[in-house]
Amino acid sequence: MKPPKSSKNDVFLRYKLWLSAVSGEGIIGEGTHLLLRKIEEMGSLKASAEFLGISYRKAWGDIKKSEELLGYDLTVKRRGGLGGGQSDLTTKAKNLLEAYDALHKKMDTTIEDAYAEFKEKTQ
Amino acid sequence: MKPPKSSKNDVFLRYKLWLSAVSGEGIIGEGTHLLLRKIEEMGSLKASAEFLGISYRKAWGDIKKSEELLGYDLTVKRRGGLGGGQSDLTTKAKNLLEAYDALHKKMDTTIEDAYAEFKEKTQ
DNA sequence: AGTCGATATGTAATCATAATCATATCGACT
DNA sequence: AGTCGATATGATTATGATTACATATCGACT
Repeated sequence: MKPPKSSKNDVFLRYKLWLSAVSGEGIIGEGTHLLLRKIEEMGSLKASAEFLGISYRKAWGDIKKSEELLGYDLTVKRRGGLGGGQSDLTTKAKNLLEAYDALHKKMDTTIEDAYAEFKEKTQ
Repeated sequence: MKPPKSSKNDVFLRYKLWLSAVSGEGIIGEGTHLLLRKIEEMGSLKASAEFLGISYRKAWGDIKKSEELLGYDLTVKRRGGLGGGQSDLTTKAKNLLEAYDALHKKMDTTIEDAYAEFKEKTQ
């Protein structure tokens, strides 16, 4: 075996949480969550995608897929006019994000609480 | 928007949990976890990879990477001899899997407990 | 009526990941 | 000594995801 790239103490726990359809398809994960939050803040899909460093094409496709799988809209989109157009969140989207955040917080707490025990068990 | 592929009630929560290095590289996730458990059960990396439907090449590479990042061995490998060779888990690997399972269980409980509330919030 | 910039969406190119292929090594057992 | 089957590992190919490119649409404001 080659020499270790890092000490075992550099190990930590990470997780991803997402909303899924029965089909197994992911509906909303961390990426779309951040994207929606930025849309809420900036009022623009394009600006949000740029901020997050992903292509507009992907950002747009992600949201479209989410909306199709959920069966309701997450964003209100307007094109043309002032500034070329805008995107904003629907109330349902805001509720969803809030619920997602709350759950995330609980999961974070669970992991934090268990981390010391985990490290001890694995030395 | 096209008609929904599924009702909103078909939505549920999923998560992934993994051990990570500070670099962000994943050390052990669900895949390697299952692989190691199968090795423990079957005594063979090849058989485990086949059982899980992944290539031996990938399975071998995954374990090698895990071991390099952790800085210690997860498996004891023997080649040649009876049956061509065998792989077994080290004690450290067993401890790690046990800790991983315990944490998983806690996360499962957290999600289950929060699920009803989540659905209610999102209707 | 024309401009501007974001939304909308198809298609082609690129990149990362995994599978496939190919080959070597090892050692208990015949 | 030769066989067999798993471990070991490089090289190539295939697959899927993401980006890049290209182009159309829309509408408030000049």
